[in-house]
Amino acid sequence: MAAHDVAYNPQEIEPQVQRHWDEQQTFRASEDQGKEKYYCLVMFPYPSGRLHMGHVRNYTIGDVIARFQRLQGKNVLNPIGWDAFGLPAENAALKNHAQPSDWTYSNIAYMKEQLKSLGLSYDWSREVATCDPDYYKWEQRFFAELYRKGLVYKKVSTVNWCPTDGTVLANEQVVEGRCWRCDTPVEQREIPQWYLKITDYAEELLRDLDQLEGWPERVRTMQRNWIGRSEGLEITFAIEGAEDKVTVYTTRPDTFMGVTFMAISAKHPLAVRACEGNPELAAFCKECITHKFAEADLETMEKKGMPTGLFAIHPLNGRRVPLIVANFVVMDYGTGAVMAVPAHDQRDYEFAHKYGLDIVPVIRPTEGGEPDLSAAAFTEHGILFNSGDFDGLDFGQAFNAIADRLVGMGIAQRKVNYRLRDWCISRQRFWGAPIPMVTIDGTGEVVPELPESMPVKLPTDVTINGVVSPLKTDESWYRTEINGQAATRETDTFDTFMESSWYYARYCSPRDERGMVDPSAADYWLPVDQYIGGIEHAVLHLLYARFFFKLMRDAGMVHGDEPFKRLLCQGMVLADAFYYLNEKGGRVWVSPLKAEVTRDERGNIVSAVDDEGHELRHEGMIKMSKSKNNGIDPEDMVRLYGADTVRLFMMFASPAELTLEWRQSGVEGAQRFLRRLYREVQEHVAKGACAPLDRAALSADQRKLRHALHQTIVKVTDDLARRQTFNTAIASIMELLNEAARQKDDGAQWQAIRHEIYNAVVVMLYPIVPHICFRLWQDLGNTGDIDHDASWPVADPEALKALEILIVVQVNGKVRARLTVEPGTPEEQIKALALADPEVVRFMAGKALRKFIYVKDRLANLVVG
RNA sequence: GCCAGAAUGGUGGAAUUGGUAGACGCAGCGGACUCAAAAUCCGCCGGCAGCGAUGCCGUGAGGGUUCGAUUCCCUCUUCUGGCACCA
Repeated sequence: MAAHDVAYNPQEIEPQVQRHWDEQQTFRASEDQGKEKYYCLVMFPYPSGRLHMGHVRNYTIGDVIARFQRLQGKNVLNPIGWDAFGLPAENAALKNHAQPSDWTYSNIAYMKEQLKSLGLSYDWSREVATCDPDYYKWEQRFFAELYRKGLVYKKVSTVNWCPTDGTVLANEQVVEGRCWRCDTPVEQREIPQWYLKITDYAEELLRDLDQLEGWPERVRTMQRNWIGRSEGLEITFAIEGAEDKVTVYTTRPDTFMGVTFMAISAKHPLAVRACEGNPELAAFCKECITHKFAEADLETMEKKGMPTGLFAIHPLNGRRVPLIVANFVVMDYGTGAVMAVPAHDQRDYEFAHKYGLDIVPVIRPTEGGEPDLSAAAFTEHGILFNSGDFDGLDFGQAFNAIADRLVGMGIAQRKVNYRLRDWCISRQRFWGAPIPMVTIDGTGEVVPELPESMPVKLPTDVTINGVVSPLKTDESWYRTEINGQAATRETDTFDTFMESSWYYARYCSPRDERGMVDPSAADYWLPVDQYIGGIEHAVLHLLYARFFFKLMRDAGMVHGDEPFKRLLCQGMVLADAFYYLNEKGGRVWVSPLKAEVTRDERGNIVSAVDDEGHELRHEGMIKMSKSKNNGIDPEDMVRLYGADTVRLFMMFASPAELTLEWRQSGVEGAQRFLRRLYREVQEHVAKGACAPLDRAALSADQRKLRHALHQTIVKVTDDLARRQTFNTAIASIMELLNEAARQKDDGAQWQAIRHEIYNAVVVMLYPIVPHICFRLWQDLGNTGDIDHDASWPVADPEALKALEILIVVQVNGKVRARLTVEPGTPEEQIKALALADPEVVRFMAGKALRKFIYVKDRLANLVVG
């Protein structure tokens, strides 16, 4: 056979097969009540302009699962769309003097072609873009409905503020506490914003995590901790010489007798009043608000405080408790004040030491003795002392006794608290869905837009100045009327998490004109059977989407409690990063594709040079990013190797949930495997039609090879369906092909077994490398196409029976011998064989057998001594 | 700071329910084929000791449970993700 006939040429195969899929609309899904559905969903991309490897990894995993389920005979929905609103479009519009919408839609068009070149089995007829008014119209209507239900409210809250630009900054736009544009130190500022009452659903969001058995435990744990349910006491203290009160919440009422001070926010009304006539305190309070508004910053900054001169009165022991303004207490969370028990809380302990405040221990260890406060607070539960009537009580008793006493005095109430806060959906930006609320002029009444005036559309011709949203300065846009009354529109837009909280439901009926979802389509497809996306979404997006699903359920649009049955979180994609130092000592990052690497005998990188002769330093494998210039463009890789090779490498190089290290040599290895598979199948086909398999006539070696095939079928099926360990599925197929290739005999039954192997392997690899398998399946003489006419191989129970098995024999836990026996050999016989083994005899060295442990058909351990 | 993960040869990883540590790749080394190269094929490939058979050690560090621990428990180290306005 001529060489060119067996050469694998992905550049020829892939466009042909992709054209076939396009023309046949192979992956178009419809609601077929007679067929079991499978809804496979990947987190839709932000249309940044080009796909990156993270996208490719995400969508390849999704595609493998979708195609696998198709081969299982399921009616598969595999949709895609665009999470098209967001900050980058405004930045790009500013830079390029373009419209955010133009920039976004041209990115979508480009990325769509990139996705198609990867051979992803999407139903393109269901594509949605969240910036399309036909999409966000439903969200606006739904928001108005939630407002009428009382699930929406407006509240003043804190944002990052640049005083120079006079604008609100996203956390991302604050770099080291300063505005990224003008370097001015940021401040916190209070503005009125819209909230969704997610805390009304806190209990259900927490409880329903228990039913999400198909989710990674770590994600459920993170969500549980994020919701952070706690049971405690809300206590009100009187202020010495004043009518005011101060209220705190605590989960440790047992430590109540150890309260020695109270920390309050700089914005607490008592602090604000104390600032009058106290310029030093006023200056401190101002300092407290000049930093970024993010929890990580609040928690890691140096803790500072200053006394207000005010005292609260401890209601049980009469102690004068100083009120101290502290920079780590925020007015937005809880009551804006916390009671401090420095003996039993680490932060309070450090704060008390720093400012010379009293430390009164009131809890001692259960096992007796005094609490050790020499180096740290004693934070464990224990037994009360120094606590008057409550001495000797344990945590539970003390909690109840103190709670009962304070409740009885009318100054406290038991309260279940959540760490979870209501969802602020207001953004002071342009490129988002307008919040459909209006304020009626004169009366000041705030009402939702009428359904018929939705969508409230974004203008398409705007000038982005990078400071203030064009909506806020466009009078013709925000001046409106409602029911004949002049009114002013809300100029803030929705948080983009709003759009991504329900897109999976819209995919069920993406063009429906009657409603947000078509209930019959939603009932057929939902819940999503498999959701795939990055672990970085473990809390926010996945919690908001769960919340939204419950809101839609309560509006009668969908049924069930949870939107995503099974969840897979894939890891990041890393690549080598290289740099050289320029004259000024700055790092110049060089693409790993341009680095000529020299390795030592062991394969370690010893030096690297780029194409301009710079000596490069190797930073290691780090996350692909623009700033480190180590991104690998998927488009380049597909052009060079073909989509199948890229897909195979990604699925093989590491398990889906771990990080993936991009290696050119690994990609070449993947290509090598596909070339070999292609060649082997062509060589097999070239030998002509083969005899039917005669199971009864097989030799022992032939039975062993068939056994290997059928074991591989079982393993690959389990790896893809249950374990989702695609790398081990591929490895076991490689093993099988290695074993088949070792057998050079060309007899009729060998040929028949080979035929069985290639047919099974091509189908099993199809989800991962669909183009080459599409072609090979036809080349193997099958009629029709693999997408419709193939079915997943089923293991032959006869072939699965092993002829012989290996028993490992240990002496005192160390492997000393191996026995080859028939499966099911009785324990007594194994014991006799083991004791007779010369190696075993040697290591027993005359010592007595104390115990014989036998794991059926696997292992025997002789405990001697 | 808080929450959640991860750590195994030169290297990516495998070992599924506590039962042979290193499957399958990559890199490297040796060989075959070739005028040569590419491609392909064959062999070797954790450390230490030994001519060898083989023995001992070895899964980030330290402890524990067990006949047996990469796997379970405790303490610690380093790295990664998230922390509510990046998406």
